[in-house]
Amino acid sequence: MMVESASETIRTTPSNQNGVSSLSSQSDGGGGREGGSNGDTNGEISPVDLLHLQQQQALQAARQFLLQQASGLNSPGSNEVKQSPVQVPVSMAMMSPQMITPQQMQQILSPPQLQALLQQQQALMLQQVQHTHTHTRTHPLLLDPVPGWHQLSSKQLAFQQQLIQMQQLQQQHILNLQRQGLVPLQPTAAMQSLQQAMCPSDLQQLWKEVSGVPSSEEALKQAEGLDLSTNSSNSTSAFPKAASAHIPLHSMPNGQSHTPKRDRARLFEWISSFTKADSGDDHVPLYSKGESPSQSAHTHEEHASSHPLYGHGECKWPGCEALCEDMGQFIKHLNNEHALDDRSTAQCRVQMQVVQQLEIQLAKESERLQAMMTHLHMRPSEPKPFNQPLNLASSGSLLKRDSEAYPEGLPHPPTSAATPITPLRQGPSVISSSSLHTHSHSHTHAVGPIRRRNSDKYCTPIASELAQNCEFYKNADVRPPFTYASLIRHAILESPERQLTLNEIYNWFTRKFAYFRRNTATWKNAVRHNLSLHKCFVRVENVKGAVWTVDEVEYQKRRPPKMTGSPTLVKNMISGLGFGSLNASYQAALAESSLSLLNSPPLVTPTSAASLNMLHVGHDDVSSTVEQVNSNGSCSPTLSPQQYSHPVHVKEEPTELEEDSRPVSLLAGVTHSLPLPSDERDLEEDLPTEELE
DNA sequence: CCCCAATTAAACAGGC
DNA sequence: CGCCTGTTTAATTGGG
Repeated sequence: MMVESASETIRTTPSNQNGVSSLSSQSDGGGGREGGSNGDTNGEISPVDLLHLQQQQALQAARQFLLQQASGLNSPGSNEVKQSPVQVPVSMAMMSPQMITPQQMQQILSPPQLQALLQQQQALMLQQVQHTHTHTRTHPLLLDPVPGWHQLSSKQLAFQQQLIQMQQLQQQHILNLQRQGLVPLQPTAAMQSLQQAMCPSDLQQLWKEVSGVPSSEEALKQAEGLDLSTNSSNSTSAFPKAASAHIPLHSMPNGQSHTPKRDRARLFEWISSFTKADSGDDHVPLYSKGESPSQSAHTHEEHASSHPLYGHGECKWPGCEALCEDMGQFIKHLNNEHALDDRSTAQCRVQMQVVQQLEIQLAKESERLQAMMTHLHMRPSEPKPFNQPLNLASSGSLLKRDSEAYPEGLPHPPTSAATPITPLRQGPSVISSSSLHTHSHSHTHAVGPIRRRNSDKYCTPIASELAQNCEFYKNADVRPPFTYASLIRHAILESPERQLTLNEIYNWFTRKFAYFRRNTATWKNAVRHNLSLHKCFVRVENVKGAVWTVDEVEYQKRRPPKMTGSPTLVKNMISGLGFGSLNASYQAALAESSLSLLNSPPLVTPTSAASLNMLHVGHDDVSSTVEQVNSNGSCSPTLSPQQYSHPVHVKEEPTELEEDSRPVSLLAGVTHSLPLPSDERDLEEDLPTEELE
């Protein structure tokens, strides 16, 4: 372990880079863009450096985040049946927080998450770069695998001070809003990303807890437990906004004692921190009628009477449910039970998080829907993610059988339509946790990719991941969680002719992955090695030299993906399906709900099922799925839609078989396996390759 | 502990 | 000769 990491680090060093002899000449010989090798040269801070810096910080932030999740959420007395609310892989959650390394971080967080974190710090980083320009190059974060947060302290403090001031200015305003039951909801960027790891059910649990807390102290504690912004320590650099928002809770500048009054004030400050972020137009009034239909939809309060908190004869205050005969009684109840006190504030806070979580999830799912529809050749740029589900059924017939004909696809529809509430979001959201596992230790500035071959093992929709995170991999120096073989195959299949020269493959790598813009000698060697080694890659003499093609049969043949329906696998698969950031129960619910929408027969054509198959079918691999997505879009250059003329003979393509034989497998698999992990068997059965072999 | 796959490094051969 | 392309061998790592 230690040795390994050490060597990794070494490999990363510039000197080593220079040590690669044929690097310069060899790299990008085919005219690909200049690699990033110059990035680690020296002198001025380069974009690459900056990127690394950011990534480092993001990882730090993420680590902090996890740390908190592991400890913070387990607030006193909350330990019930509820398990760790932590949304990270259990294994990780179990780990000692201190042991979490950036690498692990990377495994835990999805590219989008990382990216989000990255972005959160972008502004800050830029600031720093401006002021400490010359020092940046030797910023400790670049070298220290586990850098301290204190690095940014000065800047951050300044920043935080400003925020605090702003908060205080707004306090009065917020108070008023509170009294009216209105709290503009405008989650900060940091919160949003963090919230992705919160699951509604956990929040609900907290709800109960908070509701039942009599003492303000307790309430505060609970609330703090929820606070993801920072942990107990003084490390705040990671999440500027959240951290600053958090400050008032823990340590007011002038260190005041904890009096209920103070707490309350702090709570308001905390809340206000959410509102100041942006001058949002998409504010979602917490309990009032929403202006935005789509958003108010999930808040979903019956405004039976004139009060949004009153409906069906009972108080709708979260966790209350007190019966009130009439409006008058309700008002009375409201004033008595839900007065402006610590508890109410804390509850409000929790509710905010709930809403945020839901919004985030909504955005995610909408985005996913968008991508799916795009892929399935429905109106590509349909900007109305929210009210669309039903269209699926009708347009299902449009589906073509191109589960493998791919280069058609959604480039990675990400940001487009569906993300009203997530300013941050950029990259697609999906990223299965499993895929991250494979990122392994290498990561960011650790140049040398490290052995990680999970990609093929976890039968996750990595392909779709790559597709959806196309942009991410393109820009972030993160090692893609795919094997070389997978990548090569994908590259080849993605090409119009389904064949590429070695050099073209190289170019594809560098074009698609920032990671492969560095230490070219290494991975190019690996590429060549893989081409030669694997029988699935067939060299074909061409007029102009030789090209490489893929023997699909051979490819499918190799290493049968035995997914031994382990819980983890199922979990991964689930997460791969896009419910990654939700806990099991919520995932189940979500899946069910979404499935109900999809269940209409028309949609379940063999084709669509097939295309969906990749989601649960073993062979993660980029290829099998990726093609569908990013291929043409912004990511890939040229592609011919569904002309898939296999240069190589393709006998019984496993996938095809499956397509026909198990059209509904996905749906079935999901529905079953979600609630009961025991049903993994279903999934296993669906593995095409297995049956064939 | 063994087996296997992935990765990495490196030697080597041919061709241009 | 140097570089590129391929092929091989071997070592390492890590999961099953």
